[in-house]
Amino acid sequence: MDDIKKRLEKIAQLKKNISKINQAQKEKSISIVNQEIKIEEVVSGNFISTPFGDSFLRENYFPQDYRCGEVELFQIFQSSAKTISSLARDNRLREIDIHKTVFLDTETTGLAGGAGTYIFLVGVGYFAKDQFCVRQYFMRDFNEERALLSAVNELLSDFNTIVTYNGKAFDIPLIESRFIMSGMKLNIKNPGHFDLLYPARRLWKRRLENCSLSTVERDILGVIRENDVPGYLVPEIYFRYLKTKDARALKPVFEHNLQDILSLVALVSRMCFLIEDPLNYTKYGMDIFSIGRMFDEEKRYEQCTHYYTEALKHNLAEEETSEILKLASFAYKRQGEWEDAEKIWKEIIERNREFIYYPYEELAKYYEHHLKDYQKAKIILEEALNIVENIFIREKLQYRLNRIKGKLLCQAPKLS
DNA sequence: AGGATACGTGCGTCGAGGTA
DNA sequence: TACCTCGACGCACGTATCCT
Repeated sequence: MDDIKKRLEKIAQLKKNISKINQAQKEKSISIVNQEIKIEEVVSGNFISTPFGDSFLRENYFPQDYRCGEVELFQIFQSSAKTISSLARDNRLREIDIHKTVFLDTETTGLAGGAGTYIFLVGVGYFAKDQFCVRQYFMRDFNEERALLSAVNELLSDFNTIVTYNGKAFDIPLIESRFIMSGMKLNIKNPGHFDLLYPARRLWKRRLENCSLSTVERDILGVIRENDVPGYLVPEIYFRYLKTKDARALKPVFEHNLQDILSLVALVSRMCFLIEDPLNYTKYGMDIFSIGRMFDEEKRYEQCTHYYTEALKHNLAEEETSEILKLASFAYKRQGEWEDAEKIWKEIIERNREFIYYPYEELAKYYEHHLKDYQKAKIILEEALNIVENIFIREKLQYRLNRIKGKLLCQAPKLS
């Protein structure tokens, strides 16, 4: 019995020891996971003092010949304010001064907007003498938000124009709401705002798979990012940092934000060059067409038809050619270049196997109202009626044809 | 996932010019 | 004089698309 008792005591003792070892190992592994690694150990920067406490700031400087993909940052100074304001569709930007312009991008805790989304990193780029400077303000925890906003606010007060990518819908409303939530006032009042997303769409949506900054950056600027963090992971990385206090995973977020800002600068230059000298800055027919469309919308029809014609010299898909021919014909019509318009409407009819109504209608209008050649109008309408089956279109054609026939009757020499 | 924005489309209105 | 036709413009609405 004693033997059994002794053995049981020994087993209990062994179990206690195993449990102690397990506990020690557990604590050791937790201490490894939760080892605090501060942001200043991972990202070189300093703490700046604000009325609301300290804020972490990283600064980077880029020399005059620094390239972002294929574009030198300082080429932006060759961009004309007129082109920028035209791209932005904002006349206020006719006065843009690049030295008074900030390039801004934020990293946040999500997309949701409203009170629940915080900005934890604000990147701001600007030209300072012969260098381009990027400042990145970082919030180590939610209680540093006012310090971050205060530091950003102080910098922004030196500028009057902001450049962003989708900032009209995302960054700026979020910044404004964070200032309101913090009971603070933004120093920069009613700035000029050049949001590059919209001109990028106008220029490249026909050619690129999408117009996200990363796609435009890769396909237009030739920027290749290594070890980039996809945007959707950014909130998760920040929340993990808050939990573990290990800042290592934040380094790529700083790099991502920095690259976004450099790309904004390069993109402004690239867009301006493209608009000012399209044939030298793109080999793509659809880019040239898009530029033609921009002139079309500005009612600058001479340039518009010039670029439509240039675009048509490229090897394009059938539906792309059709779209360009259609817009070119209407641009000629608005210029009063009727013969060019007529030529295109005829070409469209010849090219398309399926019936398209508008070139027949336009030709009929041209012959009836402009040339007053009712016979020609009659022929084109009858030609259309011979092909088309759609009842609604037939009714419209027939109505027009009846009127023409009436006019022909009036013209006919009266028999006495 | 939430919100802002631009764009395309359809419809109504208006003025100019032409016609019965 | 009344009506028709066209083109330009503005408005409303639905849709697609970016940001993290």
